[in-house]
Amino acid sequence: MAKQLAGPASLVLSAQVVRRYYLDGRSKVEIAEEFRLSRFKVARLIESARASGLVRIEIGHRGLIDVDLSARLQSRFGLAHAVVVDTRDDSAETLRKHLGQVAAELLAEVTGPDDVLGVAWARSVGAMAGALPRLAAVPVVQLTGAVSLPDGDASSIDVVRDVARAAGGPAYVFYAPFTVPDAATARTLRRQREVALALDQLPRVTKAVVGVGLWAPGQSTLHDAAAESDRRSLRRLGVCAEVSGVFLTADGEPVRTALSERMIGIDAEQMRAIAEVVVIAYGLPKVPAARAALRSGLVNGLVTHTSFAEALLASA
Amino acid sequence: MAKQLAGPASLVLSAQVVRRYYLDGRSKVEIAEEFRLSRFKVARLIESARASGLVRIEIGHRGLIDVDLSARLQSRFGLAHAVVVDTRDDSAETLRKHLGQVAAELLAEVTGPDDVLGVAWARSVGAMAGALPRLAAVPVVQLTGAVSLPDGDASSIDVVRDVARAAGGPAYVFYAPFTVPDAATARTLRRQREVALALDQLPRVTKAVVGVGLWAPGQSTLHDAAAESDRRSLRRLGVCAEVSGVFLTADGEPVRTALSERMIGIDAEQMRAIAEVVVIAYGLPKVPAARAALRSGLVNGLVTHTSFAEALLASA
DNA sequence: CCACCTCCTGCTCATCTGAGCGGTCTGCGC
DNA sequence: GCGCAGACCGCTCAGATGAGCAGGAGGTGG
Repeated sequence: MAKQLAGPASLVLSAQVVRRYYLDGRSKVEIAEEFRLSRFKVARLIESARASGLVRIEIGHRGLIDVDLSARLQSRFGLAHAVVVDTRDDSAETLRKHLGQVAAELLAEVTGPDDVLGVAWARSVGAMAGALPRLAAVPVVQLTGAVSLPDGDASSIDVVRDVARAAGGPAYVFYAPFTVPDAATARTLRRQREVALALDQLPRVTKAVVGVGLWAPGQSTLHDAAAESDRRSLRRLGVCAEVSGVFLTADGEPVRTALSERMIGIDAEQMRAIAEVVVIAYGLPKVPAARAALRSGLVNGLVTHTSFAEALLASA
Repeated sequence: MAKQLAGPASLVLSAQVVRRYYLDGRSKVEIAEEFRLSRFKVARLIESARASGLVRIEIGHRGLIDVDLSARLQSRFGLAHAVVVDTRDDSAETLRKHLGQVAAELLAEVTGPDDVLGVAWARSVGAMAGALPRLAAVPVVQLTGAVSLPDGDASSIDVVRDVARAAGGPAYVFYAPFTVPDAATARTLRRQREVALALDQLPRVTKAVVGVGLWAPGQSTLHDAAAESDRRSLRRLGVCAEVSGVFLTADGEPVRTALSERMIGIDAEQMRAIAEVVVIAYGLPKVPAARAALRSGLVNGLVTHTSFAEALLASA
């Protein structure tokens, strides 16, 4: 502050001191000796240089990841992991590919030999599966049934298989739809050998990767696949978000619905029991859904893109 | 280094730690507690973040002065003062005006009540004189005679008067040309009352502001005003620069010339005795002259512009 | 399976650093 | 001339920090 008005000579002296301190890594005592100042004077010069903006410290991003935004997001929401991909908002497909790539790196990094991975059905998770490098040899568990996609994308099973192949551990996979027409069918299916084997593994799962959908047209494959009556009834219940088949209000409260009875997959309690759940989120409309997911406490990891992260921070 | 390859999670952790440390000003111990790390781990994280370029520290310039370049110049040449004006290279006139402004600020800052100022004849010094704010009440001494300018600019005497007016102390000024046709006339002039009074003050001068010229056409008013025979003979003697009438080789060695005998003004020994001599330099062709001046040890202050400073640093 | 190597971790101790305190200098009003 | 307020300066001391070292985990080749 004062430095600003103190004339060119002291300005330059400040710059010199600050350069020695920050750029050359000298101690304040050394600098004091070099410039014949007391170390206190040096300290005050550096202090006022920082206060006046003479020194600017930036946390940079080299490459795909906006580390500073990631860090702020992680702090702000108390997450175990947050990774923001610094990509221009191009097509959903490119976005998904980039997020998948980064999520794959993240998963590879945090997966240890004692983990059990859970994998949900989601296109974003599929994008991740394709990009996975070799993992530790861990079991991989399918968390939900599959929703048949209009564009015939990789099915849930293939996602889990891809992840299991990268890991080299046992794969608990099953061939079943995510939703069925009635609760009785769902109960029957759940007792089916492959399904039961996978669902029995859920309590052992330590890390999971899931997608998130907004309960609105075009923002959730589950929503789009649901009957109009279900769509309406859930909307009336205040459902805002859907995380791997778990329905949440805008505040992040899990909602038990009639539809839940007719679904094959993980429920809120089981998800809460998983130590680390990473959600891959993209597309600005889904911001409220992601916020709900983060508030719910069910997920504590997030992989997303720049504008999404900024919107999340701004809205909180 | 390692952080670059260590995956998104540790990258983000680094960013978070670094943010807390540099931006939030927390101690490493606090950060260690917050993230459940040892303080050593925190230290290493910060260290590697700096090494890998995750944190960038820049010394900024707010306003006219490029403080970092100034600091580097000052260090590099061991100067008492160096101020680089961050201005695009526009006309010599604009440049002169900006440098004069900054030099005025510098002089105002470094002038104390016990100083005696010396003022040389130069257009750049004239530009400074016009911009001077109020100074301490100190004596002001004219260092050299005047060269009549083709464009009839402010004369040397007016420069000294302007400075003296800003100071409010006594002005030791004289009306005499810088060069005369023969040595005898010079000797006579030097004994003249006003001239002698001013020259007698020279040993008392503690701070001086001078210009610098390159001994080449159009790069020194003294050169341009000299007879062709003088121009040639000085060139043959290896004269590269002219600082307030003191001639220097490219290495900064003072050169005693026949022309010196016919000049009214300060000589090399007297200039060396002045504690702080600030030279105002601009115009890229003059870079070798400025380098000679700085090497000579006669001057230990510099006010110049960005490209000039960069050229000086590059050439050294 | 073991020996070896390298990387990573956290310790000690000497040094550095920050917060707060009192002394001094300076400008200003009376 | 005198007294005061505010800025500036350098001290002390407790706590923070860095350099170097030893122990241990994990990977590799014999």
